Amino acid sequence: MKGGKRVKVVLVDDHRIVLDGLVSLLESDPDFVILAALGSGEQVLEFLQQDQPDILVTDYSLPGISGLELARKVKRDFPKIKIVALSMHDEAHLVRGILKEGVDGYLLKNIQQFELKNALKQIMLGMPYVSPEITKLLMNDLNHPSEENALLTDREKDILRLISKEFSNKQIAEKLFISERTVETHRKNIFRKTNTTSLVGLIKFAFANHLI
Amino acid sequence: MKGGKRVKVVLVDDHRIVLDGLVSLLESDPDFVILAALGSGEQVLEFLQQDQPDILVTDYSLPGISGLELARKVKRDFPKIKIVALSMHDEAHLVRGILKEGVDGYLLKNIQQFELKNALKQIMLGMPYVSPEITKLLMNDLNHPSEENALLTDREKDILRLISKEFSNKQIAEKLFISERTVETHRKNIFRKTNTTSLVGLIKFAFANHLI
DNA sequence: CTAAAAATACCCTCCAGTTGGTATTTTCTG
DNA sequence: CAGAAAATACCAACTGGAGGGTATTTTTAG
Repeated sequence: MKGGKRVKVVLVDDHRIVLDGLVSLLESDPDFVILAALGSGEQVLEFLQQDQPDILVTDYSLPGISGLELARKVKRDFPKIKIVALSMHDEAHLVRGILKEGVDGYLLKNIQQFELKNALKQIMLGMPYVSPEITKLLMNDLNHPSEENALLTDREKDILRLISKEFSNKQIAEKLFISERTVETHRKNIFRKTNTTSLVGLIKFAFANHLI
Repeated sequence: MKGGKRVKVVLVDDHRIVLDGLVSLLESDPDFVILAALGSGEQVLEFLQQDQPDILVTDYSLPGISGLELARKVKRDFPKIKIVALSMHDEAHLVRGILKEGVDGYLLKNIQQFELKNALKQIMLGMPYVSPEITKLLMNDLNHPSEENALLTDREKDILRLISKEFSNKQIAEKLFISERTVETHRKNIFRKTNTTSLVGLIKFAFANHLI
């Protein structure tokens, strides 16, 4: 490691086993020093008041404050801290959302030991790192850009959430005090934007994007 | 540990980090000896040809042969090996399926170090162990038994998987060389058994139960 | 202040899927 | 082998939502 300085790391994951795995992966390497291994975003925010790492490695799906929100808050208050998202998911839409948050790295949980270390070192040099699988996904995106990247509006997300809760158009209309026609229009737009043609596909999209 | 004999363990998980976590959790304890830490069910079956552990700790969702199938095969060929399922999921239907397979333990991945050790030790004494959260779930079950416990038949699962892949009844019928009527019947039965009334609910069920 | 974006609304056609039956054949399992 | 369970099959009536439009009002952002 250049400069001989050890990289200070804070790890976050609500699954104890994953956390231990990360610790054991990194603690053997003299280039890294683990400042803390925590179980929630709240704990991280608290910890950051007293000490700051060079890199924060965070799980994407945390209980309470999500990895996404955590990234946002940390980036705002401590812009120097590099953030690496760890996730089980390799869904394109999801990845886009996270990358938009300005994280410096995106790793899948099936990562190999050497890959994790390389990723962290690369990120310390100021270069972002994403798992190869993810890179591939993003490259596919390039082929058909257009509307897929257009995320849903807030209202559309509301509608999608209600659809996911098994409400009919009529029920949704009543709940939101709007006409059934409007719900139909939103529904159409959602289908178009998510590039899905069936309800099944739509629900899968909602799942992948943590909208439900 | 009674008899002073160390418990031989084989660990399986496709996520490297989780695997490392498990290893680090157990290797510090002199009561356990890790024979192998593997990444797939196939590797386990191969390994068992040469050596057998006392306990096999396996992830539920493995690529290729699933944790469920693995448990079945191992139980059949090496009935003495205790099997512990590790899972992220605390969905009732899923748990039931696994427990029916005759596993000796069911642990959630947010397990604490001491809980894992205690669980394994208890299982070695011949007593099954399930995470408290799961116990609670199963107790809820007792209150309303009935049809919810009736899991889907293999054929019904096939149908559900195809529905989840966005095939229409007609397409499913063609694919399975059966009449559209039959598909409709299966579909009806699936709805009844899963206690869902909408397609959305059904897809959510399929997700929760890892059928898709 | 003024475009653009988002939210609202309406209409009509058509079909896939739902509901609620009944019934036969095949496959397990004791 | 017998009975149960699973898989197969058919039908008629009904309906929610998809598909394809057009159009107005309200926000939002430059």
